[in-house]
Amino acid sequence: MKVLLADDDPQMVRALAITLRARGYDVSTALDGADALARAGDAHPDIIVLDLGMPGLTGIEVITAVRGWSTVPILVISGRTESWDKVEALDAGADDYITKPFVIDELLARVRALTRRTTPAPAEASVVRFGDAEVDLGSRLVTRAGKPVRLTPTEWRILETLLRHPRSLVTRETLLTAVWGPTFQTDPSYLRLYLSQLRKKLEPLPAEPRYLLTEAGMGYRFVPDEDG
Amino acid sequence: MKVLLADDDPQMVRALAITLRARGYDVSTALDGADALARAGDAHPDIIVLDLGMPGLTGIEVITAVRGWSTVPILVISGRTESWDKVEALDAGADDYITKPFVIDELLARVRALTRRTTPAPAEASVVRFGDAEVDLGSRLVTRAGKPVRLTPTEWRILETLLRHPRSLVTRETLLTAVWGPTFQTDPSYLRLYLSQLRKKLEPLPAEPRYLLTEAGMGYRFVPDEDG
DNA sequence: TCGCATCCTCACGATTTCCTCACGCCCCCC
DNA sequence: GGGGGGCGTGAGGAAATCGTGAGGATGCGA
Repeated sequence: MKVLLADDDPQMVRALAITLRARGYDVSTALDGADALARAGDAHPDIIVLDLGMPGLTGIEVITAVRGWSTVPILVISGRTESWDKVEALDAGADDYITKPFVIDELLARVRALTRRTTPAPAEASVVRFGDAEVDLGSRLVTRAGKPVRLTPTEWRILETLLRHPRSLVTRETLLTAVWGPTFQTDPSYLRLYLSQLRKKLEPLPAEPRYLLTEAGMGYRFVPDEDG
Repeated sequence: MKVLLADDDPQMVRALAITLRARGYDVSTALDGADALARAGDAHPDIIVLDLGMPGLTGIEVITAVRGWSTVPILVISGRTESWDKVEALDAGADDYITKPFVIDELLARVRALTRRTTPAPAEASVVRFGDAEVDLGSRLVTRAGKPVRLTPTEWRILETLLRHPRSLVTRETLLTAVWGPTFQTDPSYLRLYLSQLRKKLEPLPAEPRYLLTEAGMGYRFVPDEDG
């Protein structure tokens, strides 16, 4: 479980990071708003713990920007106790708001509550099969003809994004945003590379894709078996 | 949006119910734990606002019981401010915890935050059918007699523009702007080309268009089936 | 420090798409 | 019947996009 910790107080960051790591969380940190936004894009946290009072971008701006492309839970920490501040942050897209000073146990409980909701119970056994490949979106396990297939993190993100929108066209921009966050700037030519890799690993005939199709000029599309 | 309001203080219930109803919520109420549990089962609320200090079943027991069969968001209201109480409720399955006294605006903002997350904007399922063709404007999927039809980006943009304005005339200028932006300069003669392609791919008799009609000298018009 | 996996750039041939050109058709008006 | 404007459609080259191999850059653990 990855936590992005964004706070401009180094002491606070250190204390929280130690506590969270002791609980088994994978913690990355940001010390200002712009940094937080960048890391939210490339670190793919499962939850963001965000201090509103950071230099640079305001907390509200960070929330709005992240909400533009992600639904990751955001827990706001703030010294401001006015209800107006809470309303503003929550309506901007934050999921919870806790005021300083706070008890660490409460913060941890709220983090658990938020992450519990977004990590669906194993009930959602979302397994996608196509050809002789089998992809478990829950456990992130990929097999082909029963044998495990190794995917790199980037390959996985692209495959996951496509598989979660079956039959639907996924634009290049959507894929790039899903993998590199809203701040991709370079030429998206390397998307082709990863699709090529995925086909090589999963398509029966990589040269003639049946499932991971290209829509020239637009993007890609995953077409399940039953759709001919 | 249905709210189940569970609190043993009639005055509080009345005040909250009035406020929530004024905001357009459909409010049902319960005055003790057993009642809350029963209504949670049969009223299918979109969110439960639960006071911990009710007679009968404890709030924790209500939460645990509800979580046995439902993932409906639960917002806890409590007079207890100890972090231990919060941790207990949150870990039992509550999604948020707010202490009395609270500002009503904050409560409303938290209700919005919780319901927002569980009602993801339904993927605009706007499907247009005509003849044996079917166009899904959301997923950009076009099929004919069940088989997928490949459209080029330009073809798609023109088709989409026409389909989003059924029955109304779409001028050449509108189409050109939709596809090439406001800075088209060359002769718009190639519009004919793309309409020709679209008819070939989608019209039963491309030579005698029934759905993608030409308005000589002006533009084009999409006429759905039921309009003769 | 080394080896390894991953990410990304670059380059080139293959494929797809875009757009021009040309020609024939239909309709309307003279 | 003739002429003209607008339209539909086939052919084909230019341009953009795509697939893929080779290899450098980077980060990380041994």
